Amino acid sequence: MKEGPDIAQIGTLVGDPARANMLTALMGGRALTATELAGAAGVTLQTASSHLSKLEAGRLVTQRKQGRHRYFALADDEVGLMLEALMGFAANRGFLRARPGPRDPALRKARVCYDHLAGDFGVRLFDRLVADGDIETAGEDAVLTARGEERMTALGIDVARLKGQRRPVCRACLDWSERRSHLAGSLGEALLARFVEQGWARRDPDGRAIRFSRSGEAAFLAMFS
Amino acid sequence: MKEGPDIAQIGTLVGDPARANMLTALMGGRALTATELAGAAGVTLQTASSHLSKLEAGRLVTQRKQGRHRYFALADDEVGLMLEALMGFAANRGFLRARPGPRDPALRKARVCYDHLAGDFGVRLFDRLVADGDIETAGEDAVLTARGEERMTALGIDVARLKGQRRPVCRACLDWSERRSHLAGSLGEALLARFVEQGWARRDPDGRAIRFSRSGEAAFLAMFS
DNA sequence: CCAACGCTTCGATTATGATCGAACTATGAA
DNA sequence: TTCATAGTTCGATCATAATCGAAGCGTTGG
Repeated sequence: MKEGPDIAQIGTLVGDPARANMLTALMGGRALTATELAGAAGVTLQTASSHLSKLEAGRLVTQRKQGRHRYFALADDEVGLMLEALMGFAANRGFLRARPGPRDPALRKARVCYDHLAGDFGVRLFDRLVADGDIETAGEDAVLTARGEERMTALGIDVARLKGQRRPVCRACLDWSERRSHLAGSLGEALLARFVEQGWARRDPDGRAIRFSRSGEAAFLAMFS
Repeated sequence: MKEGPDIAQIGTLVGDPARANMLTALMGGRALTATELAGAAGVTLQTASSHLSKLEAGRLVTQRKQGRHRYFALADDEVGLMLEALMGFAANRGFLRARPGPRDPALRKARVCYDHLAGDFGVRLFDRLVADGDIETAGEDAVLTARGEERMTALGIDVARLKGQRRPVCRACLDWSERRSHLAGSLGEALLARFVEQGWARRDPDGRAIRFSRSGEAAFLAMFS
């Protein structure tokens, strides 16, 4: 009867506090068990299970069985981008969950956005790559140039492998704290993994923050700032 | 207790079908009265009034009194961008309100996104301006180059006036039907207004579609395609 | 001033869905 | 086998909020 896509269904899915908490927790990029998600949402296991089946029916999350655990994760990076966009809008309007806590500055500095680097550092990285002509942007799509391919290879990233995957290599993702783009896509994921692998940074065991070591931060800034 | 922005509140606001319908109707760019919005949402006036006050409290819409009417409109283009992003996600996932009707192709070809041109034509326009170096994009932000400023002036647009406004001149907006960017911001608005003014196109009186005249379409395509 | 109109507010009803206890299934360990 | 853990399903309860009738308020037009 009405024209256009149905945004109400997604709104409903995201609109419940328990589900929103779960989705936010899953933005940490790790696959979590139902029990962990119940804890994150502050509800019992039964309730969480009910929410998870709704999220799964709406194809916002997927589950993967492993032994007697079921690990849940965001269905794909589209979901991550959408959530980050919503967070950006919310943050911008002052819809904050509570007053910004002590962890907040760390989050704004560097955090994981589903599977790639976000926050101040994420934006710096993106800006630098664009400025150096390593990637070219056209709206939300972005492509890795020949020059960028060289640079990534020099950093120890297997570009050919990334290209073989179904998901796009480069993607611009709107950063909610910086209100500018940072790098998503399989390259975004690979870069973050590389930083961790090199010992530049490690992921906060619970939460989305990324902690750079002293030397790692210096190396990162020297290279991308 | 939890970190980050609260996406649940926005989800709740968008998640009610009646409110979603109203917001979609307001994406048409026109300010609508409470009665019109009630009709669009398929609810009574009282119910609509209740929804509108919630939307207003959430700063998604603003009202403006005029005589004994109250005109409602989206609060600003941030809201429009957010809604378009949600629609893109929804459309992409097959969350359609019904099976695409006969109006759908017209919408995909050219429609209004709050106040600027979207759909195939909107994306063509954007791509062309980028390709010609009239605007430069960096993520969601975009700037009008000196070259672009000349071109816009030649088209009869008062660029100085646009720059004087508070809202950004150029902005990339993710198009839900094309899944690429089109041009938002005050320039996007001004361009659409200019097309209408020149008689190239006119806005569907009810609905979001934009109908190009035969000659208008030819002129548009010659210039931007 | 009165009547019509546009809209909001109030109040009552109703429907939806979030929640959790309890029972059930499945996997793994002893 | 038995027990423990992880999770789902069922059912009942409960709270929220969507809905609309009726009344109230402000504006316009006669």
